[in-house]
Amino acid sequence: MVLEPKRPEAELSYPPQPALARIANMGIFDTQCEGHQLLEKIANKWTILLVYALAQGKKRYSDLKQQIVGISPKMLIQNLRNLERSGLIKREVYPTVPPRVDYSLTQLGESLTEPLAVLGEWAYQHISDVDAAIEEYDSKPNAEDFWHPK
Amino acid sequence: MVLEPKRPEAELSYPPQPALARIANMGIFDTQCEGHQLLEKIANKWTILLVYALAQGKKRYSDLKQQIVGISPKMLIQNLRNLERSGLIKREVYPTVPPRVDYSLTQLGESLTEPLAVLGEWAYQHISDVDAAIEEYDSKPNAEDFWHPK
DNA sequence: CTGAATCCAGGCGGATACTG
DNA sequence: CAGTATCCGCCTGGATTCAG
Repeated sequence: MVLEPKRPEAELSYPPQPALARIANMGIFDTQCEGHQLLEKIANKWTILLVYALAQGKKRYSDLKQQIVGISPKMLIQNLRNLERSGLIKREVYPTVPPRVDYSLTQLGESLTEPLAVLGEWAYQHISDVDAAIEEYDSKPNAEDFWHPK
Repeated sequence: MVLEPKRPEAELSYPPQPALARIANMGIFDTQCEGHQLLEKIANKWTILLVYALAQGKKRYSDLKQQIVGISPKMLIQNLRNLERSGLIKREVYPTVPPRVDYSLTQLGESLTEPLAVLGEWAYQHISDVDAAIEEYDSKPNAEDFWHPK
């Protein structure tokens, strides 16, 4: 028996709710929900980096491999394929020798750059905050609040 | 020898560049860069769901476990700890019996809700697009472009 | 109720060598 | 150049059981 992925019912209420309320309504907390699964696809390290890289324009396989430091050919091609399959990037092959393959964002892929840019900016701007928090957390030997797991 | 994580040099140019350009400058493509590592932390399935859930307000451990369908206690506590350590959420223990623990977003955590909401909304709005792309990709037996790996 | 501890399978992901 | 194929360690993450 195959379980069909659940589709959220697009019941938009008026006046429009804030984003977080809408998200809560879309069943995102359920693994079977398509929204959840899509989010899982794009909230992935390599995916994000690839979209960032391709947002700068059409690039060749070797360009991507060079720009994304430390990615293995396996992960690179695997994620490129997934993104192509999902319609986020386009793959163009030129019948030359040696072969040449260009990757670029589709319109759908372009539409994802902005949300991901916002996320990346948040990270960029809060590096020191998180650093400080971690340092403090690690410094205190777990005391002070009544109980904390050993 | 321990490699110190790289800090991006905050060389902001004027006029301000679009977000994607700034991100490219922050060394995000380098695994050793702190920005990269932070992004990796927050671009995680469970992290995102936890922030969504806690954006609705303070919640108990059991509430979270119930809301986030299918999460195991191990993953739940593991991610809660990570987020607490990073300063994104606060953990409050009440010395009652049975014990009661509340989790809530810190101010830092609150600041992350908006970027994540944007991302979730993108997913919500493009489910059908991605679905269609996948269906088309799978339907065509790899023909038509001059060459495609077997 | 809020976790901790343990076991274990599956898959992520790196390294390497090879091909058209 | 643009991948493919294989091997394999390791870590994620689920299931289960136990404890304060």
